[in-house]
Amino acid sequence: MKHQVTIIDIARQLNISKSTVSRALTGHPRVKEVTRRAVLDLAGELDYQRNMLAINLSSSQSRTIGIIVPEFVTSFFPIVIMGAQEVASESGYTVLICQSNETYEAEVANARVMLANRVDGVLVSLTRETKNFEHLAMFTRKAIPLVLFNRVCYDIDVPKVVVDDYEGAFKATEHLILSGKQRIAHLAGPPSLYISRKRLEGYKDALRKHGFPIIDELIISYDLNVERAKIYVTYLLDLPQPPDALFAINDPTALEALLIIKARGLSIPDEMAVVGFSNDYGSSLVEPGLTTIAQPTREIGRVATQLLLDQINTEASTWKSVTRVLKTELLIRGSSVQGLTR
Amino acid sequence: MKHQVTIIDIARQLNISKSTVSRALTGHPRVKEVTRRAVLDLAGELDYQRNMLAINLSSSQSRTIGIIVPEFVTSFFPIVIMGAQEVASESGYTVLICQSNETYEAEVANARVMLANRVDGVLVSLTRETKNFEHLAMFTRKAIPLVLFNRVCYDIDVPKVVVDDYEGAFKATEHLILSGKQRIAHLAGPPSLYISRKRLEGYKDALRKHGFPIIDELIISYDLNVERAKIYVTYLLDLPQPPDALFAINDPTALEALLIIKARGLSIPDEMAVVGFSNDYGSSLVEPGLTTIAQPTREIGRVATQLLLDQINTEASTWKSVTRVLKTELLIRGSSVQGLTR
DNA sequence: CCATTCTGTGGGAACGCTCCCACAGAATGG
DNA sequence: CCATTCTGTGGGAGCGTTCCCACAGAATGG
Repeated sequence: MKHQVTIIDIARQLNISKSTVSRALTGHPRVKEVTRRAVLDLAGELDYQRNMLAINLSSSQSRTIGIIVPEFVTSFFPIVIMGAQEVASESGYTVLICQSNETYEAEVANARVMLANRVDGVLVSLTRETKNFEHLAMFTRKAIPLVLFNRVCYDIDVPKVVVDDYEGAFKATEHLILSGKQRIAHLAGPPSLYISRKRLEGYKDALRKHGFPIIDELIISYDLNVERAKIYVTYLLDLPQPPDALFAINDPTALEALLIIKARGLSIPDEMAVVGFSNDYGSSLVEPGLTTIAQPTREIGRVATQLLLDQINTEASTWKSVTRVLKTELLIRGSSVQGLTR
Repeated sequence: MKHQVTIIDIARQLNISKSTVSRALTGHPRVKEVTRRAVLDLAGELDYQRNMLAINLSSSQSRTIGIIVPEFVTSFFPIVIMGAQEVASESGYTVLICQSNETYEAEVANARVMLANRVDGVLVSLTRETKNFEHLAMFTRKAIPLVLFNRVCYDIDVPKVVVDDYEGAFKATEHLILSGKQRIAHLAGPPSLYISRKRLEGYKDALRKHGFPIIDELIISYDLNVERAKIYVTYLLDLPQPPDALFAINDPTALEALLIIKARGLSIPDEMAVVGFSNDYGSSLVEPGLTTIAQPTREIGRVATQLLLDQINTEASTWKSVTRVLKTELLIRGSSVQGLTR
């Protein structure tokens, strides 16, 4: 291991104390200009890089925020992370990203990593399995700010950033109704997820508002494993009285459904319309384009991070658990309305 | 700020020294079993989390590897990162991810972040702008292992992980030739990128092998900004003698081209065939499906990380800069062959 | 002109851990 | 039975910073 240049090396070469070097480097006002220049020059010359490990230990904060997301495959979370990173780095924070792979165990393990690395705050989107929140409560107990986004829960009292899932689902369903659809199925997420329940509610209320019955066999809750989606879509299509429209919990599911329906030779949207949720990359690529509820993905990351930084910079006792609800937008494409393409 | 539990707290409560607590916690053999149990029990009870900040400083290593990627929008890099994370966490390493947003300045800034955080090694995929490698040479100079992947350069002597870009491009082009295409255009990347040059070479050599002329006006090099792709594709289609096939540097570009061609009402693949590179998410969604050169994306991340860990665990003097070349596979879909769908 | 404030600097504790050195007492062996 | 090794533990330096306290000498002011 090669010796890394430290402030002591600089101090020695300049025949001054490490305190002075530290002050010069951190921009402390009480350093003579000529001294500061000498330090800065030598630091540049020696390729000095401040050791964050030491700084962090000394200051008992890491200037790092942690992000735990369930997956990385769909474009949603990477884009959220981009937004988060933008805001974080503007404030001089780095970002530690962990994936929980949709398993509770990994989420708990990731939480430990965050704790061990003494992150200054954490952003979490839950796995589909998470039903116990002890590992998250621990953050609060240790006075580490936590913000939930997208996959939130109301079992712990922290700020949350979500979109209006209820309203989005309502709009999606109503759009199908207004397009003349009569039997609208819903491929829902697991009930453990708050967003699943909200979207399901929006779906049901839209039906009710327009006097449609809620038909249980047309509502399927599944675990978001896209492989499974195939089975359920096939099941729906094989029903004695199949649906004429499908509202899916998210775009990957809707996309999968769309492909199956096409493969069956059914015409979209006439025989079967499809609406998704998220406006993932890919939704504009399929033919026909997928009608979907667009969410401000990057913005979710930005807002959540801002909320987190706000907490980091204030006394724990003043934290209040606001829920920021962002707007969604119905994006109509060919999968629900004849004659539209992209 | 709430006081975090330290080994000293545990030591005090148990009336033993912090050395013993440290040993018990790290699994040192020379601790009486009953003492170890007492420590472990109390640690659990107090919610003790070891402070990596302190451990890292003390051991002068962070057990963290850094990854710098140019972007996060296409599915390629997130998947590479997934692979990297798998291997890293198996070995107890965490991963610090930075995005350079395709700008040289951000890449340099990210390199500094890595240095400041004393990462044990770095994985880098260059931006399209990077022409100076001083910031990377610094890693080598400080004996921090570096592995390049995907977007590599040969100006610095470090291990690299790539796919056989030349061969992939050759296969793609030859496939178009064998499909009966006569005027095959190539939408290439910036010449600053090694992969651009290799893929261009493969394209040219395939033409030469089959006795086709290399027509300069059919070869366009662009900056990978997908917005621009539109302009170039339009230009190609408006040529007095337009091409009857297009081989694009990557899938996002090919996808964009495909949509434009469709919008023009040209039949794919008959009037215009398209082949991409990467097999991104989305390539199987478009209609017709995009013929492409699939790369083992996740594997790239895994292999690169393994190479990095190998270096981390050996003396700097023994490092050798192997280049691991992974295999690509031609995935034929409807954009190049009539009658295929997915 | 001497008390007071300011400026620039040095010294050293602290952050929480690891790891080397010491050492007491038990176990071992010729 | 005493020298030697082993076992379990404590003490303390060191990792590279920051930051508080101290202090010398210069500047200020009544």
